[in-house]
Amino acid sequence: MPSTRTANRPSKLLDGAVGVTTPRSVNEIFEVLRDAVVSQRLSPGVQLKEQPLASAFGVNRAAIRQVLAKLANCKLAVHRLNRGVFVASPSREEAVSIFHARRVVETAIIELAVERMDAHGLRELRTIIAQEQAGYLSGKLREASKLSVQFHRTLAQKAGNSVLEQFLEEIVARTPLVVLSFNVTDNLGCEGGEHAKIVDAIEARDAALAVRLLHEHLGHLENKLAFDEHLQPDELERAIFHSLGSAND
Amino acid sequence: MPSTRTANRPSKLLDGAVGVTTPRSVNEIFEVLRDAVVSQRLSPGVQLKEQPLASAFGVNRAAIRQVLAKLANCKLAVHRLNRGVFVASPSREEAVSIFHARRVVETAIIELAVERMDAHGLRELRTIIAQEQAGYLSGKLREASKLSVQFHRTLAQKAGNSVLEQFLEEIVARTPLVVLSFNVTDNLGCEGGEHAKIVDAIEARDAALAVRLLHEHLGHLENKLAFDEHLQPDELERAIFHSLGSAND
DNA sequence: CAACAAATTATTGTTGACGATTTTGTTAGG
DNA sequence: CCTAACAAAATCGTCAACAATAATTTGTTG
Repeated sequence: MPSTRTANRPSKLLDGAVGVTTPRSVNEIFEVLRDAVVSQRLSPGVQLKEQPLASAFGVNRAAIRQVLAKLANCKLAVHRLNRGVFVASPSREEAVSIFHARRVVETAIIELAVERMDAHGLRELRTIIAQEQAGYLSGKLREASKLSVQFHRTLAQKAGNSVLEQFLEEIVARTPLVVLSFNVTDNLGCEGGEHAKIVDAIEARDAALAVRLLHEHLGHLENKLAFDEHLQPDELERAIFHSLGSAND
Repeated sequence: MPSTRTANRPSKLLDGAVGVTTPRSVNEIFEVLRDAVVSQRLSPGVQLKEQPLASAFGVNRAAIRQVLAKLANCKLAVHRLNRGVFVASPSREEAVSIFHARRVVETAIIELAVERMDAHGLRELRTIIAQEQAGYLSGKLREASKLSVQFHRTLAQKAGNSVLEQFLEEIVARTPLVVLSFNVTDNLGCEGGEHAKIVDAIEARDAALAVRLLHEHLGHLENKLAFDEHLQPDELERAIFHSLGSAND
C-alpha cells in the first residue's frame, strides 16, 4: 500500500494537458483542471483530493484550495462539508437547463458574430474546422473533440462580448459532465461539416440561416443523449475507479 | 497611524449585511461581500486586503483567500500579482457587454417565466414590488434598490432554469460596479411601476409584451448612464477614500 | 456467518509563521 | 527646489504542522 506522502507521479489526468513543467499559479492549475473536465479526463463524482493534487502540481494545499473554490463557483464541482470536493454530477434538470441556456447564449453570439465577423476571424475559424476534420479522419477523437470546443470558443470570442463569451465557456465546460452522465454512445461531435456551414452563413451575413444551423447543430448533440436512462447510480463506482492519487502501477 | 494587527471593528461595510454573528463559512463570506457590491457599499478599485477582512470576519487569511478567488472568478474583483485583489472597475466595453448580455439572458428568462409562472410566483413578485415602492416612498433608497434587484432575482428563479438564473445573478452583481463607474445621477431604479407592468404581462401570458416592457425597462437604466464621460481615472482616488481597514475614528 | 462496536487510518479544516515583492518614506546630491 | 538612490513598512505568496471530522478496517459477539 503506497503512502500518498511521497510525490506521486503527475497522474495520467494531466498527460494531454501540460508538458512537464509544473504550473505555479492558481489560475493555471484551475484552467488545467477545467480543461481536464472539457476533455472528459475527469468524470462526474470523482473526488478531488487536496494532497494528491498539491503533490501533482508541485504546490501547497492552500493553492489547491483556491482552485477548488473556483471550480465549485463554476458549478464544475460540489463541496461537501468535511468530506471534500467532487466533480459535479449534473442532474437531469441541470442538464436541460444547460442545453437551453446554451441555445440562448450561443444564439446571441451567432447574431453578434454575423455583424462583426471579419476576414481574419473567418480564416481562423476555418483553420480550426480543418484541423478538427483532420482529427476525426485520423481517429484522434480526443483532439478533434477539443477542437470542436475550440471552434465554439473562438466564435464566441469573435462576437466581441466578453460576458457572453464567459457564459459560453462555463456552459461548454459543464457540457462534458452532462454527456458523461447521460450519454451512451461515446462518439460525440462527429458531425459532418456543420461547423463549416455555420461559418458560411456567417460570411454571407445571413443571421437567420446561421441561427437555424446552430439550432440544428445543438439539436443533434442533445438527441445523442439518453435523458431517460439515468446512469447516475454508477457515480461511486466511477469515483473509486478514477480516484486520483491511487495510481499504484 | 493605527496598526492593522489589532482586530479592527467590523468596518461599516458590513453594517447592513449581517447582524452581529460572524459568519464562518467561505460561502457565507463570499455572499456577504457580493451583497456589499450589489448594495454599492464596495466601490470599484477598492483594495480587498486579506488581513483586515480576516479580522473583520473572524477567520483566517486562508479562508479569505478562497473568497477572493471566487470573487475574481465572477469578475467582481481583479487579482494583481503580488499586489492584492481589488474590486473590479469595468471598462466601457465591459459595461456594454454586461448590458447586452443582460438583455439576452433576461429576455430568455421572461419568456420562460411567461410559460411557467404560477399564482404563487405572481404573489411573491407583487409582494416584492409593493415593498420596493414603499421603500422608495419612505426614502429608503438603499433598501428599495436591493428589493429591485430581488425582483429580478426572483423572476429568474421562477423561470426555472438554474443556469440562466446564475448568469443573471452574475450580471446583476456586476451592474452596480458599472453604475458607480459611469453614472452621474445617483438615483437609479426609481422607475414608476415598470416592474408591475411586467408582472401583469406575464400573468396575461403575453410574452411579446413582457419582453418589450423589459427592454424598455433596461433601456431606462442604460440611458441613465453617461458612457461618454468616463470617470475611470478616479479609480485610485476612490480606492484610497474607501480603503478598507483604515478606519481610525 | 452476520451484525454490531471499537480502534485505526485518511482527509479535510484551521492556524501560525517565514520569505519575497511591492510600496512608502527618507535622505543625499544636483 | 527637484530628482534619484536608499531604508523601512506593509502586504502578498508559500509552506509546514496541528486539530477535527468522516471513512475504513478490524475485532468481538450473538
